[in-house]
Formats: sequence, C-alpha cells, structure tokens
Amino acid sequence: MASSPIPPERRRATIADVAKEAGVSSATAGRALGDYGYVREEIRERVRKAAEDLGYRPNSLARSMITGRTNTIGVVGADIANPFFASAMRGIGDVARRDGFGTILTNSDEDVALEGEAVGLLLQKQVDGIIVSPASSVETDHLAEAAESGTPVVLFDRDVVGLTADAVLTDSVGASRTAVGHLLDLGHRRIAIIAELRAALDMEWRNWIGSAPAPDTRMLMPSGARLLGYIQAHAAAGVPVDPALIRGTGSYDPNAARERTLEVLRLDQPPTAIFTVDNVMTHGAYQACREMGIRIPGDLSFVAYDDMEWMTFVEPNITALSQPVYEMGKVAAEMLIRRLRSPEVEPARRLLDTTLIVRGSTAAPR
Amino acid sequence: MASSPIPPERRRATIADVAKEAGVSSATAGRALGDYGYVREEIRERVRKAAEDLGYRPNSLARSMITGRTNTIGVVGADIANPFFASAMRGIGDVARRDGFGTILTNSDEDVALEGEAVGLLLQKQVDGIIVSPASSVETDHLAEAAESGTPVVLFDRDVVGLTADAVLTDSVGASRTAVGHLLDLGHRRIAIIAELRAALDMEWRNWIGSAPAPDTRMLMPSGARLLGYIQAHAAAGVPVDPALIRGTGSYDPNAARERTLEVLRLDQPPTAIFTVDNVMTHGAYQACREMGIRIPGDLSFVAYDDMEWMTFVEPNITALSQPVYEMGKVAAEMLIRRLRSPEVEPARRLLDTTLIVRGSTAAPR
DNA sequence: CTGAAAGCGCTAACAC
DNA sequence: GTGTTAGCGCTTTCAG
Repeated sequence: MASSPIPPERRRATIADVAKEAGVSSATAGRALGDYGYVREEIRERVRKAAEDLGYRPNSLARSMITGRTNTIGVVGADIANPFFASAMRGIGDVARRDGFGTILTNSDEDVALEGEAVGLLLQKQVDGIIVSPASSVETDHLAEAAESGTPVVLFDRDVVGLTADAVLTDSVGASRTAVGHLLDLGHRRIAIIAELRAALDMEWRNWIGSAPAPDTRMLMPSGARLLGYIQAHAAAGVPVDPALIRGTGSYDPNAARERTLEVLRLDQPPTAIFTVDNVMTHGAYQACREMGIRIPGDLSFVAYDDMEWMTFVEPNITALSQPVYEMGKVAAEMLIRRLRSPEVEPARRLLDTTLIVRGSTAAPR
Repeated sequence: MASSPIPPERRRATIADVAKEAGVSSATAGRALGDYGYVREEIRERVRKAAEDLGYRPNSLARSMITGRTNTIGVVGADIANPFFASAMRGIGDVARRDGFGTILTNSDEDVALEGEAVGLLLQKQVDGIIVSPASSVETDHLAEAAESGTPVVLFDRDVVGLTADAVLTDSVGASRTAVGHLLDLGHRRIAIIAELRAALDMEWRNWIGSAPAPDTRMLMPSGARLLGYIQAHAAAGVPVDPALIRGTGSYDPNAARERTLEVLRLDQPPTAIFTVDNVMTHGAYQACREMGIRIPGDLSFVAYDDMEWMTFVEPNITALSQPVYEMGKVAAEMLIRRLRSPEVEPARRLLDTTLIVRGSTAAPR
C-alpha cells in the first residue's frame, strides 16, 4: 500500500471514506460511529480504527438535516458586556454543554427590530430552541412565530403578554417593594428612583400613582416593574410619591443615569435616599454621587438593584438587592432542554428568589 | 373532525413548496430567493410573494451543506462571566453580526481538555473559523489540527508556539514593565505581584531572576508574561527581586488571590506596593487589603492590570493598566473574516496598545 | 433566463 | 447484524 504519513487531505474524510477503509457499508459505519442501531463489536472497532486513521469528524450539519435537531440553542440577550447577561450566559452555557448542546449568542441592544432579526437568524440555523430576554413585552410576534413553528422559546428575566412560553423570572415588583420598603422603614420620605423606563413611559406610569388600578405585571419590563414596586411601597407606607423624584433615562446608558441623578440631587428639595433599579443605573448614579461629593449614608442612603462585587469594595458597602443571575441562566437552559425532550408538558413560569442585602449605605435620614 | 386551534407543528415550508406555489421550478425559486444566478424580475417578485405567503424560512443547514460555509464563527474563551471575555465577546459579536456571521460561544475554564472538546464540537458544526484564547501555550495540537484541516484559527490575547495563525495580542511584558516601572520610579523597592502563574510554575520562573536568558515570550501565558515584565523592570532599575513577594494562585480564583495577598501582607518585611496582573487577581487582592484595613496608598500602593469601572468608585481611585478589550474582540473577528475571504494572506500578529492610567492608589512609599 | 437532475454527508427504512 | 436505497432542503451543473 502506498504509504503517505499524513496526507494533507484537502477534503475532510466522510463516512463513506471510513466505510471503504473499514470494508463495510456506509450504513454500518454510521451505526458504529453514531451509536445507533446494531453493530458487531468487532466491526465497531474496525470502523473506529478506520475513522481514527482518516481523522474522521462527523459532519453535524448532515446529521441535523436528517434528525431535525441541531443540538444547539440560541440565546438573545440585550448586551453580553453587561455583567447581568454575562453571568446568565455562563449559566446557560454550563447547562447546555453538560447536556450536549452548543449555544449561539446574539445581542439585541434592547432593539425589537434587531431582536427579530436575531430570532430569524437562529431559526434559519435551525436551533432547537431559543432563550430570549425580550426587548419589548408587547411586540413579540417574532417570538410567537418561532414558538408556533415548533422552536420552543424560554423567556429570560422578562415576561410578555399573550405568549404562552416557559419563563424564568424574578418578582421585580415585590423585590423593589422590599428594597424601597427598607428605606421607608428607616424613615425616608423623599426617595429618588433612577430607572430606564422606556416602555413605561409609553404606558404613562404617572397614572399608577394614586388610585388607578395597577397595570398588568406581565406588561412591564423590569424597570417599569421596579417603579411599580416603588410606588406600591409608598402606598403601603402611606407616603405620597413625588413625581419629581422619579427619573427615567430612556435607555440603558450609565451616563444618562448619571445626568438624571445629578438633576435629582440638585433639586431644591433633594431626596434623602436613592434607589437604582439595575446595574447600569447604579453605575451612573454612583458616579454622580461621587462627583457631587455626596456622603453616603450621611447625606443620602443608597440602594441598588443587582449586587456587584465592587459593592463591598467601596466605603460604605452598598445595600443591594441580589438576584441569582447565574442560577437563572441555568434554570432557563434546563427548562428549554426539558421542553425539547418532552414538548407536551405545560409551560411554566419559574420565579427565583431575590434577597435584600443590607449594608452600610442605608441609614435613617438626618 | 377534531379542530386543532393551533396546528402544533406544521412542517416548515421548503423551497419546493414555494416553487409549486409560484408555479416555477425549485431551482428558479432558489435563485430568486437566494440572490444567485439569473431570474426575471417578474418571476422573482412572484416567488418572493409565494415565500411570504407560506412563511418560508431558508434552511441554512441545507445551504451550508452545499456551499461549505456556515457563516458562523466559533469562540472559545476561558469564562464569559469574566468581564474581560464578556467585553471581547461583545466586540466579536458586533463585527460578526455586521458581516453576516453568527457566533457560537463556549467556555474552556482554562482547561486544555475542555478546550479540545470545544474545538471538536465547533469543527463538527462546521464553523467557518475559530477565535480562541488558548488555555495553554504549548498543548495546541487541536488548534493546529483545526487550522490544517481548513478551519482558520485566530488567537486571542494569548500567543502559542509552533502555530502560524493570526493573533490579537497586547504586549503584556512591556505593559507590565511600565506598570511596575511606575512603582519603582516612585521609590518602591518591595513590590508584591499576585498572578495566576499555573503555566509559569511548570517553567520554573525562578530561573528568570538573575542572569538566565529570558524565556521565549510566545511560550508565556499572560500571567507569566506579566511576571517577566515585573522582573525586567526590576532588573532595569537595578532593584533585586525578592521571590517571597511573588505569589502564584495556580488558578483564576479570586479567593486564592485574596489568600496569597493576605500572606504577603503579613510578611515580616511586607511590601510597600502590590501589582495584580488581571481583574480576578485584583478582585481578591483588593478584598484582602480591605480586610486588613490597609490604607492605600499610605500603607501600600496598588496597581492593577486591567481597568474596571469600579476603580473610580473606590477611594482612592486605582491606578490601572488599561487594555482595549472590546477593540481586541473586534479586531479578532475582523482578522478572521478577512482570512475567510482571502485565505492566502500571510498570518499576522496584531499588537494593540495598552495605557497606564495613573490614579490615586500609587504614591511614594513612606 | 429557466428546468431537470445530481448530489452535499448523513441516517432511517427496508430488505436480506 | 449488515447492506441497499431513499431522501433531508438546498445549490449547482448542464441542457434547452
């Protein structure tokens, strides 16, 4: 036999090559390599050897064409550079890998159109399922379409109306009530809140203050839900809400958060406490406080939604509402994979617990 | 007949369905939809209409089987939850999307075996190319194999020996020399360094101190390279290196960094400055300093490799060596895509600039 | 310009 | 157990 040590094989070896090398049919070679059907042990070994020799790598594309499964899950997050999504992605990736799935990652930047494109791309690539943190609670046609066409969708961190799908959520309204309640309990009566509120603005959140019925929680994005919790906490404590203390950035931009915070701190009647509803808002607001030389908690108590490592690095440590983000990612992936295995089970909404970690940044107002 | 409100899983429309609907052959339908070959405008419209009506979605798997391209790039990073990789991933994702590529993300956790598996998975999925931050500078057979079998590899943040591939790097040795030089210039003579050093330990870095020839930079992982810079800076300043001040964690574990830092701070002759070589080490070391009530820069000057947002939140702000991480990700993706378009160009090593940002955490020793 | 037919690499029926 | 034969959905010759 003509020996060529390692032929710079341009074309990758296919199962047919392996079959020929092993002297069996391609079907048998497939069975031996793919662990399906029956193959005599002796032959299995021979095929394996041949595959090894030829440096054979199965082509999952071809396999997927037949089986209809790609063993890939698609993830649409807002921004992987945000630690919240980064942790979640790690949770998703760990579970996915454990169960033999790959993960395709896309960023939506909170843009419904981009999200729609991303979902379309994932569908074309025939992902088995999609985990998405929707950019909108109402414009969700693309998600419904995916779900209906047989690609299950798991909602991450954000619920939507009119779509029956698995979801991994936290009780943002309740958590926010807890966080703001903590400040009210301490005696604060003027509490600022810095939030994105893009969607809530459309919903005229001003109506929530007072006697109007509470909006459907499922229609609210996290920032809106946390504002609702803020309002509910005030109502429960019988403390009136001053709309001047509610500041929306309109986007997840730390600098906008910084500016809104500067504005509110410069009010004639400034707040005695501030509540930031996610890590981006916290970033900007904390920066603003530093710029203005605000003393915490002397001048201002500070509560952040979303705990970050650095919150124990600063003096005083920051009181934070901690979410199990990595766990949320894991659960999302587990729910999706469970659904892939048994499509008929009822869609579920998993609510994970949050914790208020009281640290030094909150104290009674002076 | 039993009415099913939402047909659970109607078969997705194929190009044949569209062709029949439009009254043309599937070849023509393909040409109309896929923007290749010639189609009369009138027909193209008719086909598009039919596709629209049927909710047709091209199956990229089938397309890829023929074209041999998946428009997907694989990324193997150590840990997406680490802000360094998260930012890089964002850069990669942005460029990839712009150029019509999807991204499959996997974590290696600095484990060569896991990395090998990940690369194997990506190869099976027929990714067009791979961006990898190798877990080892020497065990790189799987990378060489990928490259040789026609899947280009771009090295991210870490060079390797014996593999000709595109690479996006920073000059870790030089940057470290700058950072440590800054401390030496301030008059520090006992500077601790906290680094991972798992690979460097194998290389017996103790030999680098003194007159031994410098090791080949390409063999060094970032933590080793930064230690080398530390040693070189000392040599240039004529300051002897005390091995007791060099602490390796052996893994990217903030708690290990915390412990190594506590140890070094409790030395009979403690350091007057500390240099942490990446954000994980910084995290643990800073924590240790807080625990021990160390005053910065009074008791200890602090320099961190890798700038983080919170470094301007703490008092004093931390002097940091800043890397253009997002940019590095973008460049990596650009290099890969360029190679996919023109495979014959010479592999290049792109070195991006780093900057030392001097802040309040460094001062002359007392 | 359009259609018929031949596959891409693999698995799933079906024979033997 | 194993081989033969169809395809999966699409692009690509190659005629016409």
